[in-house]
Amino acid sequence: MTQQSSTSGQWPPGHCLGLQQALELIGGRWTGSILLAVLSGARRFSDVRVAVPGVSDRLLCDRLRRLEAEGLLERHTATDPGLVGYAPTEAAQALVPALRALSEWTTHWRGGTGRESDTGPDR
Amino acid sequence: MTQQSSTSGQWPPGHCLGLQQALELIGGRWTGSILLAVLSGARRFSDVRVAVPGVSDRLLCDRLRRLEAEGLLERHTATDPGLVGYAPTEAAQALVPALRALSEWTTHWRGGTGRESDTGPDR
DNA sequence: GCCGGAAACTTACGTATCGTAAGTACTACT
DNA sequence: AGTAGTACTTACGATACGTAAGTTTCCGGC
Repeated sequence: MTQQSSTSGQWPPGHCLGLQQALELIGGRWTGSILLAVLSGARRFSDVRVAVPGVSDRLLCDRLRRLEAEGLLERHTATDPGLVGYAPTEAAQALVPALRALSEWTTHWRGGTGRESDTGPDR
Repeated sequence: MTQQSSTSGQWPPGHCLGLQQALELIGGRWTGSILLAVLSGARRFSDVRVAVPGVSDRLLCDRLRRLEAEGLLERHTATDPGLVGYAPTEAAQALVPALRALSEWTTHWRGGTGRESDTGPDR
């Protein structure tokens, strides 16, 4: 009754779409963590693989390609093949505050400390 | 070479896990938008369905259940069956700044205006 | 000058998740 | 009694993901 749904919107509907688009970019499994790894200094394929425990070669390759295609990463092929470097673009660096806000939310409202020794070594 | 990764890595590895956990919660398709819809005032199943264009009944039901199970939403069954209400918990409200940061990033670095009348019904 | 190992992928295949469409239980209105 | 609306549930094909193995190019050892 009283149908108070119209009282709702502090946010214009456009922002809902913005969130959706952002989550379709970094919301894929591992994508956010991979991006964060590169933003934190990982420059090579193998560096990222170590920085993001649990990710497989297949997905890592897939995600790096997608992030590059979306303009969040740049791929540099050195003169020496077999050594490829990744670097975050300006757009990726602008995401840092949002990513930090997300991880801090987890620290406060979920695991507590945000440690990895959560429940078990599975998954 | 010279592994200059320490230059910008202020983040402890624990934060990477925090981001990963947050994204596994709200990173599923539609999940973030659904949560935002409830945070913006949508209280009923049908309200959320309207607020999140493109989502289907099946996924919406699934996501609402998961968000409830994770302690981000509360489900109230009214005396009148057929009328169910959802409300965000404290933890969900604490996510608002992070969600806003994400949508504002999209506005600045992607679509530009963040409008929905972008190109068409593709995707 | 051939072999093994490392880096950065790529391919193959089975499982899990998602999208689309239809169906169900309950109530209100006519 | 019949129709419409709300809140789901079920079924099934399509897409995404996990796991493991293979490929290519280089480098160092023998």
